[in-house]
Amino acid sequence: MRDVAARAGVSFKTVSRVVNAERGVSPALEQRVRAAIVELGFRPDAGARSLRRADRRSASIGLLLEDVSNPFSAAVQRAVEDECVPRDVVVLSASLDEDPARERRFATVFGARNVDGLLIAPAADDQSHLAPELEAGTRIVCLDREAVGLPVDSVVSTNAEGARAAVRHLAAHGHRRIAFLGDRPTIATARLRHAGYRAALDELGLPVGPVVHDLRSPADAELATARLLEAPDPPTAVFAAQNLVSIGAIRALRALGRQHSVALVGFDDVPLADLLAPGLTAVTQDPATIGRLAVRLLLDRIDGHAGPPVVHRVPTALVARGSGEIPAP
Amino acid sequence: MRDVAARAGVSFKTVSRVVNAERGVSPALEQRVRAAIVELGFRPDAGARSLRRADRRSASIGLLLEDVSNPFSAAVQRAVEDECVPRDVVVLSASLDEDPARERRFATVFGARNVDGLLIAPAADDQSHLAPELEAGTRIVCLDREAVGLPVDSVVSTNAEGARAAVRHLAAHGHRRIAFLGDRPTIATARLRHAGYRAALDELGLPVGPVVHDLRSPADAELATARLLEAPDPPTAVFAAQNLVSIGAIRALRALGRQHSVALVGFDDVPLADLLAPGLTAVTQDPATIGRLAVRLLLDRIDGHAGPPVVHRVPTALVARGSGEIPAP
DNA sequence: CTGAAAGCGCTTACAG
DNA sequence: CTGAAAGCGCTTACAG
Repeated sequence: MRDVAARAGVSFKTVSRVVNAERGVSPALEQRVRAAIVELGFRPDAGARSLRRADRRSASIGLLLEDVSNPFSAAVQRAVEDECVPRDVVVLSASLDEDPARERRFATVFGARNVDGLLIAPAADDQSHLAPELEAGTRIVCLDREAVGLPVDSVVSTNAEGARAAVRHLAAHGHRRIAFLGDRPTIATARLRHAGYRAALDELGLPVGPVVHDLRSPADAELATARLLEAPDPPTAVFAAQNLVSIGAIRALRALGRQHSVALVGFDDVPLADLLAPGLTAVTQDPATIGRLAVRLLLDRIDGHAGPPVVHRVPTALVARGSGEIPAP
Repeated sequence: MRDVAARAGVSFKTVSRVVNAERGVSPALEQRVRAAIVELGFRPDAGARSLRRADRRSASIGLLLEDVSNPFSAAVQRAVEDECVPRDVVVLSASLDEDPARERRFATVFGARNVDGLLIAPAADDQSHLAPELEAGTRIVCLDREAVGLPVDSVVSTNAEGARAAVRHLAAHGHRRIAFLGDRPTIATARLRHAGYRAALDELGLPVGPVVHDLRSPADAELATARLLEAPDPPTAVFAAQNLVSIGAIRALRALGRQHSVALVGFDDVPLADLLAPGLTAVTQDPATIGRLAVRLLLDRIDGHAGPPVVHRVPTALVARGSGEIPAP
């Protein structure tokens, strides 16, 4: 900036004015400054600017997702990016892998980078560890799972309602023995989906079918599904409460040649679900809407929007593609 | 830092020493400083540090991908992140959407953020616009597509070789009329895959089958495939030179009921390819290896590694799953 | 409309 | 082993 000023024959404060499009610079000077900027290839230093600004804003946010390489997280990230780009806000991202320690670590790391806000898909059971960040002025919004122990906005899917819809759909096709396959119940969404499953069965007066928790991979789910189907009194329908679980269930049904006789509804979509045979009936979430809503809430908070924390619930949708419409025998 | 120093009753330089683990601080003082840091919840400011450091390093890199929400880019991103986390390097990412203007823009934006390096899956035909960044000391590595007009390292798949393998595979199953479906030939990888297709046909003495370029979406590819198959003298096999094109081709074959009679090999994998019927035979790339290699090259360069630019070629693999083994009629 | 001074939170270079 | 001074590239607050 000093070099540009020297070249243009003005004070470096005038260069600052031009760079920041402050008014009150004569056209002649502005012309000279712009020419010097181009000649010298000058780029203002965003870090130095942030350091000196009264509000200390950095025009950056941190995005903590479960795993940037899974389709749900990736869709969220893209939606977040699309909101940030037009506002000249950059995004730092990281994957938490369900590890609370990583949640704490990246919150600190990004905090040290002076991000204006943090968008978090929580891995920890409790977000109270983020209180210092919040107090330091970093805005926070949680997505996918509600914040616990921290007064911040959250944007989540209607997990329990979606699970209820899945079970009702299977019951409507005559099923009375419906299995539940889910991830670890320590995960809030897994818990809510299980609760929705139980609630629907209660409402319908159906027995609670076989329930398997703690399925953390397609391989786990494949094994569990195969065991259920080969046990005495097997279920006639399966509710797979997570997308990796759905994939494992599909593999097991295929391996046993039962994909056209045992009904299956998944929670959360899988890629190319419509090209499978049968197509996978799924309760789909809307990661793009979740991401967009969450980042808008965050940017509003950064812009000074006050008010008590809110929880936004983004509706799920049941998409029938074949596997969920297989009738009970 | 001043507050911590006051609290610990030392100069703030001593606090700096403790924070940076510089040696030469007496254990007693270090103890007091650490206590003060905890009590005050002090976090060093990464921006201010970077500003003052002699080397101006920020321990951050920028990652410019085609689209963070597509599986290839997402896998690259995850691999990059996994290399950066243990080194305390943060990653800024952005999607280019095949738009050269976005490539220029994000390079500038991230440059202003003072990233130490830029990892780019090029969208532009030519990277010479990045020369100023390079001159300013920002290290650059290109991935997926080779850098053009810029002396930097690149990490790419063996595109032409992979395409040749696909065509040879189809020919080995008796096909003599093999169609090529591809994306815009302005894209280097699309060009190379087409070249590989042509080369294989030449080697085998086979005629050049119907060729369709400029397919930019599954819908485009579906339409093109349907047209080819309904035209007189249709191909008996299809080489889909990109994953979205493969998806469109699969849809068209399904719609016409030809998925078990027309052979198909795709370039780049699609999710759940093995669960389709028939399974999709594909020339798979290795995005995790590409990402890992590229970021390691970049971090090495940032650490001062000199030497002429290198091009790394990561091998593709042909994975037979059914669709490519359908014999010619 | 323009500029000189101070200072953001740190590291550097130097002195004791 | 410890600290006082200078300064990174900017914005702020103020003076003319």
